[in-house]
Amino acid sequence: MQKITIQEIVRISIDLFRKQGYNRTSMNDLALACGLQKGSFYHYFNSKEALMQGVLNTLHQYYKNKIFSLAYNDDISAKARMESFFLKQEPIFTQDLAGCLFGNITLETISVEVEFRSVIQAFFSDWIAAFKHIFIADGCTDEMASQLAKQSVMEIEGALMMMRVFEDVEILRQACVSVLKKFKN
Amino acid sequence: MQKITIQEIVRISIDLFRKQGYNRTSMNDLALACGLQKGSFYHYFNSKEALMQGVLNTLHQYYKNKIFSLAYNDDISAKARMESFFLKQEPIFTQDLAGCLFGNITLETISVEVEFRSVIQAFFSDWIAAFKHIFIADGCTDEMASQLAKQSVMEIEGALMMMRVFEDVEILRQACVSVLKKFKN
Amino acid sequence: MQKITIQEIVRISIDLFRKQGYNRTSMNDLALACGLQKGSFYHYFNSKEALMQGVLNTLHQYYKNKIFSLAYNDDISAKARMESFFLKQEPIFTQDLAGCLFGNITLETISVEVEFRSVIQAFFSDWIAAFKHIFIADGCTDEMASQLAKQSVMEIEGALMMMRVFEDVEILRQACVSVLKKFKN
Amino acid sequence: MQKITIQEIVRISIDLFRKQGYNRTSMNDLALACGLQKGSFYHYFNSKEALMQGVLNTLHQYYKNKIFSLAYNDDISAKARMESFFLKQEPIFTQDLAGCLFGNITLETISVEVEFRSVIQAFFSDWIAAFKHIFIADGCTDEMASQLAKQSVMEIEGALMMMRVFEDVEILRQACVSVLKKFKN
DNA sequence: AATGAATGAGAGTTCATTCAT
DNA sequence: TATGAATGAACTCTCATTCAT
Repeated sequence: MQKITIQEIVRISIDLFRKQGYNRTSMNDLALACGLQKGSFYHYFNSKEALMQGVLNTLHQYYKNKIFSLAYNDDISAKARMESFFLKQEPIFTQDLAGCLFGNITLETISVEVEFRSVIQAFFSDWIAAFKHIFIADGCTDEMASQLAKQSVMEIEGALMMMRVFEDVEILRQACVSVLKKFKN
Repeated sequence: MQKITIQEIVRISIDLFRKQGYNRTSMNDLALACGLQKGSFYHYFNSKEALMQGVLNTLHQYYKNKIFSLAYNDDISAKARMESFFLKQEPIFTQDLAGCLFGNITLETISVEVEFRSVIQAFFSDWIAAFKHIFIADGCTDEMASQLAKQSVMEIEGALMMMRVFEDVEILRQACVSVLKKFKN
Repeated sequence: MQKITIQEIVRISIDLFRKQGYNRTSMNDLALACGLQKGSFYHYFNSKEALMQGVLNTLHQYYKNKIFSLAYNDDISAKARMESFFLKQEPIFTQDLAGCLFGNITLETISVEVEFRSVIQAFFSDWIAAFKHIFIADGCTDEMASQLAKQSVMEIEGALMMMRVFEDVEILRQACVSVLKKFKN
Repeated sequence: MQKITIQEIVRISIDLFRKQGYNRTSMNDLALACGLQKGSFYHYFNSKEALMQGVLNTLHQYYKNKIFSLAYNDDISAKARMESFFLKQEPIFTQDLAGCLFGNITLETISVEVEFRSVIQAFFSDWIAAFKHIFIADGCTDEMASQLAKQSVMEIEGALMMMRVFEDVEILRQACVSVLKKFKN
């Protein structure tokens, strides 16, 4: 009798929040997109904030397990890891030209919806840590790797913004190329 | 009997929209911050969208006149121009740790509030053009300058995001340093 | 497989309704307090109104059998009967400082939830009748006994209200003392 | 352009809350009874709780100024004062057979809506103090007057309950008569 | 008998906007 | 121009109830 699973709800919510933002997306929007009535939606998440927390946590876990983890595959070269990383990441970020949910939600909410800050920080810390690990594998010093990792994340997030502004996925791809140029080997 | 000028309203609205985002900021918030009643506010702007258009246009003009223009001061070196650019920009972006209104509004609204897209594109195009002009002055080819300009804007916008995530203005400063390293002279 | 008996549900419901009132107490509150899910609750009572009817009837019967009946124990003196009455009544009314369910529900619902009126009337009629019987046993005329009985019930209900207002069970006790002073013997 | 005054809103709210109780009366009910839309109602009171606070405070003041004050008119006899008190009070309490708002709201909310407790306590304290003053004027000791005052309030509140249960205003009148019998002169 | 999912109505509240004064 | 009142839609969320499993 269950019309939908929690996982599907989360996936649909990711899509909507990513495209429309947190405040523009109403519980009704979300419910209808899930084929549910507004009221039924509260069976799964008992507040909009709780839903968003669920969404952010789920997405964070997904990145850790499926994407950031690629950085720690010491079987292949540093650069190859970064390439596999980008390969995995690209379709997610370019879909609907909606970019990165974490990035979007950060700029929309971080000064005002304090509840999400810790997940957001954790997400970006893990992302930077993953990149740092790759750069160390490429032979960088700890200090240097740290800096390059942060720079790379920023370039990608900046590129995602420009990608959305100019509706051109090529911008993201070039940013990835640019990051790959930072490698020695 | 006029309590406030349009310019002041715009300035106050910039602050609020930058911190709280477009959808979280209500007309009431804005009116009160301007010392007006909700009703009076509509004498100055007859819709929220119109206000936002005004805000974005005004800010765009301000940047063109006061900041992007620094790029075209051919009296000083390319690098010095970039430094003066950053000097002017920093206090604006770091205030309240709220970053760049255009960046914030982009990630919040661009997929859904189409009306703002053209100003946003114009703003970023002009920014990139200004940077490109500087890099050409530094001796880059047109192609190279174009690429470096885009990269620099992206790095700065990415840095602003990280600055807000980790509540650390140093992140922005380092990004500026990093951009300055791109100069040959 | 039955998790709970109807009697237990009724007892728990009495507690909740007495403390929180009819409208503030949701079916969910009741179900959870009974260790059931909302859905399961409807196996025992198929509407909130039906539950309340059950609760009021059960409580009415309980009073008739266990408390009002004390008035008809012609083996002991009138005053002694009244004392035994109060002794039985006090712990019920003072528990959680929540007073008398019938009194509470009366003032909350009687003008608007007509369905409960007849049980409420029956309850108070029986209470007054019991007191009247005691006062007749004390030697009062029928008329006089009637009046004293009504007065006594009113004083007690009034005292329960003040007890709740000032959070002081002593108020109820004094009202009982005051009623006992009405006895000749 | 104003459709209604705050005073009228309060008066209408008193009526509705008294008859239907706090939780059964929706903001929509109240707005419509005032000839307003739900949304417009928030122009006058910005929450249901705030409205209720306003209602209770206004009513408390009204009683202090118009009714309790009668107790302090030392020009006439104590008993005459009590009679004038009852005369003023009766039409209020018997209207719609809805009794005393403070009494009703007490039994419905006091264990659960803590916000109203202090006004409720103040109201009943003032009422008792007024009665006490009358009984002292009748020649009672302080102690005795105190007790009689409390008893009288309880009897009246108890009588109001029975009045509503049996839909008979005569019950209130008899309670008043009974209170008047407590006077020596 | 128990459950968890679904529902639709309605709760309290906020919002952008309009308009008479 | 300024205001305060009014509006209706939309928002988040709760509720009593139903029903397939």
